[in-house]
Amino acid sequence: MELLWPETATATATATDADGGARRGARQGLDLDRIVRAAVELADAEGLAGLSMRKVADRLGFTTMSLYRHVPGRDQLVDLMRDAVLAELAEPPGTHDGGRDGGCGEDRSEGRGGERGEGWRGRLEAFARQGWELRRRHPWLAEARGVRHLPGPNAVAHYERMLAAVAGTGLSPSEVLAVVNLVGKFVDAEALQLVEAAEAERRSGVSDEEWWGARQSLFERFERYPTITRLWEEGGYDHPEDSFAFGLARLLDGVELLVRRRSATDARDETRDETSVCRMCGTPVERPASGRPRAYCSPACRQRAYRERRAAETP
Amino acid sequence: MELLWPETATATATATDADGGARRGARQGLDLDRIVRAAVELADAEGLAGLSMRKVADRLGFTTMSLYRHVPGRDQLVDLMRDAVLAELAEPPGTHDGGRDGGCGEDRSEGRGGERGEGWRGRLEAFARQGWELRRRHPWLAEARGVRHLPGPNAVAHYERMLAAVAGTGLSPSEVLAVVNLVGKFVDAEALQLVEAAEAERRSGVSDEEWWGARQSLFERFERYPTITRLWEEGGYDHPEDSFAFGLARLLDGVELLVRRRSATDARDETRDETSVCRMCGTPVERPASGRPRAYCSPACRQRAYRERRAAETP
DNA sequence: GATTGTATGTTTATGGCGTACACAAGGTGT
DNA sequence: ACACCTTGTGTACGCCATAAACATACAATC
Repeated sequence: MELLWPETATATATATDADGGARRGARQGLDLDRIVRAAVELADAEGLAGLSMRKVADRLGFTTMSLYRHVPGRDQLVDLMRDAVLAELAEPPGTHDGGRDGGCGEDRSEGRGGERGEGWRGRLEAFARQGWELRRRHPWLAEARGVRHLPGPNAVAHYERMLAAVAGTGLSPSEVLAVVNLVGKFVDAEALQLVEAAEAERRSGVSDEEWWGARQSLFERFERYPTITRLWEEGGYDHPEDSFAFGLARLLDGVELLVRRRSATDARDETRDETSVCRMCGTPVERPASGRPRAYCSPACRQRAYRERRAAETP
Repeated sequence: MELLWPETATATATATDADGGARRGARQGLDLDRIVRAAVELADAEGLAGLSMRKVADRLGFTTMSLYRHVPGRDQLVDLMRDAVLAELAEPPGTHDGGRDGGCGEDRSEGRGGERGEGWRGRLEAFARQGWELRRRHPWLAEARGVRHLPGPNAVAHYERMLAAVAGTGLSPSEVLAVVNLVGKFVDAEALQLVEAAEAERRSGVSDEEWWGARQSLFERFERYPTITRLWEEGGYDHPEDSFAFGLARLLDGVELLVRRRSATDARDETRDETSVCRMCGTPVERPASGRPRAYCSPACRQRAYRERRAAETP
């Protein structure tokens, strides 16, 4: 706890406190940072199951118990590892000014639709892909997930950024939270599937194709199942969809539909986002070369939006 | 492997073979079924992490090693447990005739949209909820998931049923697989979150509220994050959405949009499903008391569908 | 300079886990 | 009656996390 949040409160006292209070007398070989780094390397290579205090200590050339002078236990070490790694996606490209005021003040321009940049969907998708990339670098992150793990500063910062991305959609607070949690859980689930395959492969030394190939006899029993058989024969397993991209697209489509339904219900001012999909039905609509961007994909949808608006006004 | 698929091929030889080939000479106290049942009970109570060969053996009044006469190892035991438990959702209510021809022959009436019963969405949702209920009864199922675990007969049967539910939507084979995998993964992820909370609570003896309450000081640092703070103050955390219901709705919405887009593109005959949502935009539409059910929620959407159809015909 | 305190690293020990191996016992085939 | 084969047992090994006592080295203090 105190390790994750090392008392950044009083910014003035840090310089004196850190020097005067900490350095007493020590051989100074080990270090929390070194331990965490070594543990991350080890987990990257062998997965979270392959992470043991012994191995971390060995890798550093110390005894097992020496680690316990710097870290309370394995669980807390994993907590620290997670937050250390989560720092990689802190303020990655830009759109933020100084990092001081993370959310960029939605609560000021929040006329229930204040949007900017590429729209909430683009941002949320970017965050999801970012998280996905991170989990490809550090697969054990997916295994280390779970409630009750207290979030570190970097985790909270990322959470804040994701929330800010969908906070301007007009969804209710609880819905905003649900959306962010949903996307986060999806990324984790997808990563978990990947890491489990990799883990199994590493542990058994057999590639996925070989393993399933060796169980060919199992597939022969599937002839009793007509749908599986048909999908197999039609090549559904030969050219599978990209699981992550497919799932994320469906997920965001579903969220977008909710957003659109909400705004169709309680919307008044139509100065909403500038996404390039029809506000009514979600099909993509190309921007005209010049002039005001089209809001609907067709007059039909414009008409339908008008009807719904009028219906909402006079209940 | 042979334990999961006990050679059901030659149905005639089972009676003689089972008696003549197997029973040789034994004290006959233990039994694979008893072991699996005891293990399931134990895992239900203590989670998969609390499942050990010793405890299973103790519960049965045998020594640890006696189990290894019937089961190769812990992992295979878990495989057996999963399939044993998955039997609970085998052919639950009906809609199947004899189980012989599982999918009910979509491939015959599959004029690329042959639908029946309550529609694919209702069926898929029912399966998801069924899986969710199962995981509430046996939380360790979520922990035991993972690739490379070879599926048992019950798992395959359930998989077949889910595939059959979405096979008639006109999606491509790979898309059908992706949809089913996506929904399955969602259920698992949701269950995993639940079981992790329960596990943490059981292990530490502290309820979730207490635990987070004890870390109130952590929340005080969140004031630097404007969006989190605002959502907190607006009560988003006080009345959270039902995570499973919310996520499932978004997911199915997203899938439904894909289905609708596909059928809007390559459809010719409009004898499609009888779901009660607008074919164009997905908003619910109530059935009229008498007469032909309405296909669109408004003339606007009907018009839009017509335009798209015509556009697709003359490229 | 000697003393004391403390941060740090080591040693040893405990209890749990999965499971390999050798052995004991009892029923079944010949 | 004999051998065999199935089943259950006892012991042992190596791994894991970590508690407790011990050893060391430096800083501050007397």
